[in-house]
Amino acid sequence: MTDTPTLPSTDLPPAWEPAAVEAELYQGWVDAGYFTADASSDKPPFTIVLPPPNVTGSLHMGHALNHTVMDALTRRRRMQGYEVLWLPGMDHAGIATQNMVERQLAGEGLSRHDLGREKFVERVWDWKAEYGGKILDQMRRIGDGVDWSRERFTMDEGLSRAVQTVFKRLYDDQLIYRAERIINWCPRCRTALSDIEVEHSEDEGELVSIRYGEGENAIVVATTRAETMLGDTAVAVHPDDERYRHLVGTEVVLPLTGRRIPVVADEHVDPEFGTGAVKVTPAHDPNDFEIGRRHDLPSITVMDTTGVITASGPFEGLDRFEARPAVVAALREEGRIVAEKRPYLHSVGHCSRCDTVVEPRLSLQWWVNVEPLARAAGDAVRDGRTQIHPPELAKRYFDWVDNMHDWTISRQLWWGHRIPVWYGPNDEVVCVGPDEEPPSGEGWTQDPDVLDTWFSSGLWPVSTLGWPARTADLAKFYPTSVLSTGYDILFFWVARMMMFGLYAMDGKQPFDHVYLHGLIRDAQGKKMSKSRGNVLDPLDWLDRFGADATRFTLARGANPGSDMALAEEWAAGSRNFCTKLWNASRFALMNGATIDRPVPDRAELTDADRWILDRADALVSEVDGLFEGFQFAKLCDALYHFTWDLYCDWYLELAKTQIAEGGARADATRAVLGHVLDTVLRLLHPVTPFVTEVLWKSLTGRESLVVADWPRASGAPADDEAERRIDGVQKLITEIRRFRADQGVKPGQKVAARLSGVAAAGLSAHQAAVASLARLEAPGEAFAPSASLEIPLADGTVTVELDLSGTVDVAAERKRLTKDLTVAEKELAQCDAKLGNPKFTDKAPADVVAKIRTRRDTAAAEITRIQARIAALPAG
RNA sequence: GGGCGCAUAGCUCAGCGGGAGAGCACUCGGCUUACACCCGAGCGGUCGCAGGUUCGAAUCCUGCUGCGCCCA
Repeated sequence: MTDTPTLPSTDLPPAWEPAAVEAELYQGWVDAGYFTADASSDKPPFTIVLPPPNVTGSLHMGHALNHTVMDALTRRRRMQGYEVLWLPGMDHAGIATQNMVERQLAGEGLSRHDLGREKFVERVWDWKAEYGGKILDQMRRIGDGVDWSRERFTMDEGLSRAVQTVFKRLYDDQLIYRAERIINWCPRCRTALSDIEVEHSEDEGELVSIRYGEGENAIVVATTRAETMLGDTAVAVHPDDERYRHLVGTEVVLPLTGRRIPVVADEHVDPEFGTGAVKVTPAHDPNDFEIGRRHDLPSITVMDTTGVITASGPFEGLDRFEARPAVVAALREEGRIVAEKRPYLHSVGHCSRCDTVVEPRLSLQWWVNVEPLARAAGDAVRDGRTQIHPPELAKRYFDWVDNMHDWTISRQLWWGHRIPVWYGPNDEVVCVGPDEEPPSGEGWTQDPDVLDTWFSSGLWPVSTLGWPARTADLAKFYPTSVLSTGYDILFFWVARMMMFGLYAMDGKQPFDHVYLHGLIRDAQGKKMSKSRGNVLDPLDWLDRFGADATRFTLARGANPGSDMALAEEWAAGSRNFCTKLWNASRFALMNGATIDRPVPDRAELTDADRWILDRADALVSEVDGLFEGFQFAKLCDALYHFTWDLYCDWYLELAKTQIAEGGARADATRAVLGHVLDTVLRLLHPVTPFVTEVLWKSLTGRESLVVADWPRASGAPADDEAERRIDGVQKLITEIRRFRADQGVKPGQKVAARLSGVAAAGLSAHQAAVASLARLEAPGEAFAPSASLEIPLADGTVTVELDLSGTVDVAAERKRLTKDLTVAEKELAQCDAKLGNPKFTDKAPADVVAKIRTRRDTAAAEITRIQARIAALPAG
C-alpha cells in the first residue's frame, strides 16, 4: 500500500449550513426563469395547479407535505424535459377573511354595517395588501418551484369573470336555482353553510320527553332542542303504529303557546325510536321540513339570524342556549316533563370556521343542482380519465359524488363574488353575464349575497389558465397532470373541481391524476391540535434543520393512504442524512471525483466499481417506478439506503484503497465516484433541491441541477459475479469485525493476520480492501496466531488467523460460536421438516424445493464446522 | 345507525403466499487521515385473538376484540 496522499481541498465549506444559502439559491432559480412556463414550447406539458391556500393562512405541516410532494413531482418532470407549469395562488376565503377584518374593526369599536358594504370591501382589500399571503413567502422558503409570473387570486378580475361566466351558464342551463329550504346556519358568522362546511361531533346534551295534549289524547315526544317546540306545527307518528292510530287527524294543544297542532301520520317516523311520536318543527329541522311539506304544515321561524328567540312570549330575546333550559323549566312547572336524560350523547353540527353550533334554519338561498355535474365527475374517474391514488380512496369519492345533495352556494357575506342576479320591481329575476349590462332603473336591485368560496376555487384549474378565454395556456396546460391534496379535502377540492372543470371544458377532465396524501400526526399518532399542544411548526423546522431536511422528513413519511407520525427526531435524522451526503461528496471531491472523464470500459473496472455502477442503475429504475406510483416514502428510503449504506459505507471505503493504488486505477475510481455521485444528486434533487444543487455545481461546474437531465439507467446487464464477490468481501470484513468486537479489540487497533483460501474464494484482488476495512496488517516475523476463524463464502471458505498478542477470550468465542450454531440448527430443523414432508416435495414448485435443499446442506455443513470449532476450544 | 381502514421490535412504519425488515430509541466499543449531525458491533418480535383454506399463512377467507376515519 502506498502512502496516503494529502487530500486536496475543495471549494465546499466544511459543513452544510442551509440557513446561510437557501434564500439566495432560491432567488437565483427564480431570477434565472427556471420556473417560468412557456406555453409556446414544443415540450410535452406537465401541469399542477396549487390547491390555493386561504389568503389568511400560513404554512402548516399539512401544507409543507403537500408542497414537498408537488415540488418533487414538478422538479423531476422538469429534469425529464417536460414543459412544467406549477401555478400558485390563493383563494379569498370568504368567511375566514371577513371574520378577520370584522375582528379588526371590532377593536376599533366598529361593525361592518358602520362602514357600509363598499367601504368594508375596500377595507378587506387593504387587509389583504398588508397581512394577506404570508404563505407565499413561506412557500419560497420551502423551495417551491412555482411560476410566480402566473400567480392568481380568486378575486382577481379574470377569475371573477370566470365565476360570473359559469354562474350565468349554469343558470341558463337551469342548474342554478333559488329555493327556500332548511340550510345549515351559523349564528355567529350569520351565513348559510354547505353540508361539508359542517363538522359533526358527539356532544353531551339533554334528551327531554315532553307530554303534549291531555288524558287519553296525551302524546309524548322527545327532543334535545326543547326551545324549538315553540315552532312546532304538528306531531307525527307512523301510520301503522297502533298506539297512536286513534290520534291521527286529531289536534293537541302545544304547551306554553296554547296553539292547536295536528297529529299526522308519516311513513318516515321510526316507531321503534323513543315513544314513536316526534314533534315537527318545519322551520328548524331538515326532516321536519320534509314532513311539513308532505302534510302541508305551516313553518314557524322562532329564532333570528343570531340564534335569539323571536317567538312572542316570555322567551323572546333569549339566546337559544338560554332559552333551552328556560323552556324546560316552564314545561316542568306545567308538569309536562315526563323524563330527562342527562347527559345524553348525540351528534351536533358545528361551523367548520368558528365551531359555533350550527342551527338548521329555513332560508331562501341559491342552489346548484349537482346531479348532472356529479354524475360527470363520477364518470371521469369510473372510466379512467382521472385516476385516484391510492385507488382505495376512489370508493370514498364515488360514495360522495353519487349521493351528493344539492349545493347551497349563497353566503350572507360581503367579501366574495356577488351573485350576478338582479330583481326587478315586478318580481323579475335577471341573471347577468360578464359582458352584459345589468338592468337599471327604478326598483332594480342586485342580490346582496356572495358565492361560496368553493364556487370560485372549484373553477381554479380552468380559471387560472385564462378560461373562459381560449388562451394559449389553456390549450397547452389543460388538463392538468396531477392534483395533490390531503384525503380530507377530497370532497372540497377534487369533487368540486371535477364538476366545474368538466362542465366548463365540455367534458374534459381537470386533472389526469389525483394524489391524496395522509394527514400529519404527532409522534404517538395523535392528531395535532393547539389545545393538545402537540403542533409542530414547519417554519421552526426550516430554521433549525433546513428546507431539505424538512422536505425529506415529510416525503419519507408519505406512505400512500396512511397518515404520518412526525417528531423532531425525524427531522434531525433527515438533517443528519443531508450532512452525510455533504461530507461524502466533499470526500469524493477531495479525492478528485469527476464527471469530466468518462467511466472506462467495464473490463478496466474493479468489482467494486462494477457493483456500485450496477446498483446505481438499479436505483434509477427503482426510483423512477416509485415516482410514477407516487410512492414517496419508498423512494426516499431507497435513496437513503443507497447513499448511506452502499455508497458511503462500502464504495467510498473500497475506493480509498483503489485511489491509493494510484495511476489508471485511481483515475478510473475518480470517474466512478463522480458518476455515481452525479446520479445520486440528480435523483435526490426533487426532494432535497438545495444541498444537491450546491454539491452538484461543485462536482460538475455546470449552471444548475434544476435544469439538468434526469438520469437514465445505462441498460448494461448487471455483473452478477462482481456482486457475488463484493458480497463475499462484505461478509469477510463483517465477520472479522464481529470477531474483533466480541474479543474486545479496539476498533482502531491493527491486528496481524494471515488469510488463506482467498484465491479459491475468488477474492485475490480484494486483499488490500479487506485488510484496510478490517484493520488487519501483514504477519510479521513474530507472527503467532492465537485465534482463527472460518468464513464460508459463496465460492469457498476463507480462514483468517489472527495474532491477538495475548490470551483469547474463550468464553466470548464460545458464546459467539454457540449463537451461530443455534441459528444453523434452527435453519436445519426447518428445512428438514419441509423436505421430510412428501406433500411439500410433491406439490411445491421445483425451484422452491431446490432452494430449501441448498439451505439444508449449507446449514448442515455449518453445524459440522461450528461443532468442530467448539470442540477445539480450550477448556474453561 | 351505515361504510371504510388499521392492529408486525420500546416508538413510528414497510413487507401482503415460500428464509421476520427499516428509521429512531437502547446496549457495548471507538475522535480509524469525509463525517461524533459520525464509525464499528450488538440487543430486541408465539407478526391482536380464535378458527379455516393451502404442501406451506405476518401475508388469503370467516368470526371476535381493540383503535381510527368518513357519512348519516
